[in-house]
Amino acid sequence: MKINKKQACRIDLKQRILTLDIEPGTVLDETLLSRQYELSRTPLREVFQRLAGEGYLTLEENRGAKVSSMDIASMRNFFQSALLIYAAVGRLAAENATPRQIVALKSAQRSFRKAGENSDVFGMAMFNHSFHQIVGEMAGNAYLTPSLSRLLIDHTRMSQLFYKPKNTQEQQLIWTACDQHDQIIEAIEKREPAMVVELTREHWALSRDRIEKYVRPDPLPNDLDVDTPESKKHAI
Amino acid sequence: MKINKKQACRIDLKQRILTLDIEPGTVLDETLLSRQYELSRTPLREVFQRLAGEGYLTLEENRGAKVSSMDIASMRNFFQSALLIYAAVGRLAAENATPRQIVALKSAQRSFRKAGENSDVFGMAMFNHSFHQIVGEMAGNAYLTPSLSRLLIDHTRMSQLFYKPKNTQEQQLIWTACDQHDQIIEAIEKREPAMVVELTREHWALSRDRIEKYVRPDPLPNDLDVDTPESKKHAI
DNA sequence: TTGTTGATATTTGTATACAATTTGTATAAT
DNA sequence: ATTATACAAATTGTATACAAATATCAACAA
Repeated sequence: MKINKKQACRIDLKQRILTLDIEPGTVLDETLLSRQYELSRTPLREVFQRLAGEGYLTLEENRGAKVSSMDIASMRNFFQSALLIYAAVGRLAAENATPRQIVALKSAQRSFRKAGENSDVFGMAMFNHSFHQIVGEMAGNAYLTPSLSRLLIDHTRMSQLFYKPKNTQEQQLIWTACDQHDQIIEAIEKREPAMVVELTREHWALSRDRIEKYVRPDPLPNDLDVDTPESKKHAI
Repeated sequence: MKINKKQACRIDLKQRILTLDIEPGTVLDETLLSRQYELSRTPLREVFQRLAGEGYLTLEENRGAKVSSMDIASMRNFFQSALLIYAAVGRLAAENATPRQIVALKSAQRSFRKAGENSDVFGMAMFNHSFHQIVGEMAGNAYLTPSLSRLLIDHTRMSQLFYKPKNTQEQQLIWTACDQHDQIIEAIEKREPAMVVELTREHWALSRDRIEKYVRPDPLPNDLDVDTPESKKHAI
């Protein structure tokens, strides 16, 4: 029962970053964390290096580890490249998935749906992450997974924001996403790469629209014409 | 002039891996290397973790660091995904390259051509690596560069094998590759993404053909019909 | 020969002390 | 009041000693 503290630390830090428990841009305190995880600084720093390699952190000489930030530039890059990678990975997953992996994918999907039913935002984000990570494993292409992993880190962090259903319409979109997962599983099982690509495209479009909707919501009612005095209308 | 030993170690190890000075699959000896680089094991291990994150090494619990291997499976994956990434990165490079980066790219290309003129195989491989790495920086997309980097690691290692020109025809192909670099630079400078994609496609085709030619060379002359005695012909 | 066991050597992992660097703060000079 | 400078505190980086795990190999049994 002596489970590796270092590995536990790595997994927990990942989760805390993905769930925004540790926010983007946060500088990590070696001393504090080494006490929290009951590790000395040496192995903790090795964990940092590794997480940096996976894109969770960025390291700067003599300046500690920082959780990778999510600024405008990275959002732009994210939208620019996500579909390319997701589609390619989806295609390969359909070609190469093993029965064992399909079992794992179904399991993740069951957990995802259950989290959706319980309006468990964290659970949804994390199991959605697992789902797409498993699809990545199915593709089994070591040249594509690094990009996929980085996309998923930020995709999952964004999910934290927009998986909170604000109304029944948004709840409906979550069910749609969930159904798309089921369809993707089915297409992978049937070994239909083209179908998986098409479903992945749709799945991405839905996710993308949700994020855009969050970033640029419906404007508040514009009653300027009523409230603004004439003087202001002609000002400047 | 007190240049960081750790950083020097990281750069040198990368180079030794890329030039096949340390062969794929080699297990690295912490004690030996820490003496060679005049570092204690602690920072050396951090270098390992980082290089593992970048795809140069793979780490196994309680079993040291191994240089990433190049087996049949990875070759297949390489050919499957290289063009996708190279083309996407090329397109973005044309859109986003800064003047400073173009200067750096031209410098790498000059060094590459010079190495070619001197039949300097290492130089060619390394400056070709630099060239494409700079194109990656031009793209400036943190979600694509991880995959590009991994592709370049193995592409460069393969180059070590096939950049040795065996005859004038093969030498000619090197000049073609060199000219393609020039054309790519020109297209990037002119901000013509579609042109860069097309040139990248041609550049990749050339490289791919060279590798295939190396893996599956022209068969030796088949003179079995002449040499084989009648007895053997009818054996079994 | 093949395989198992256990002692020993080697290698890998961790804690801690210390060195180097950066950050913060108080005081002096302009 | 603002900038410089010097010193103190905190943080990051490295070396080393020790602990844990794994590999090696000889002795012995099947």
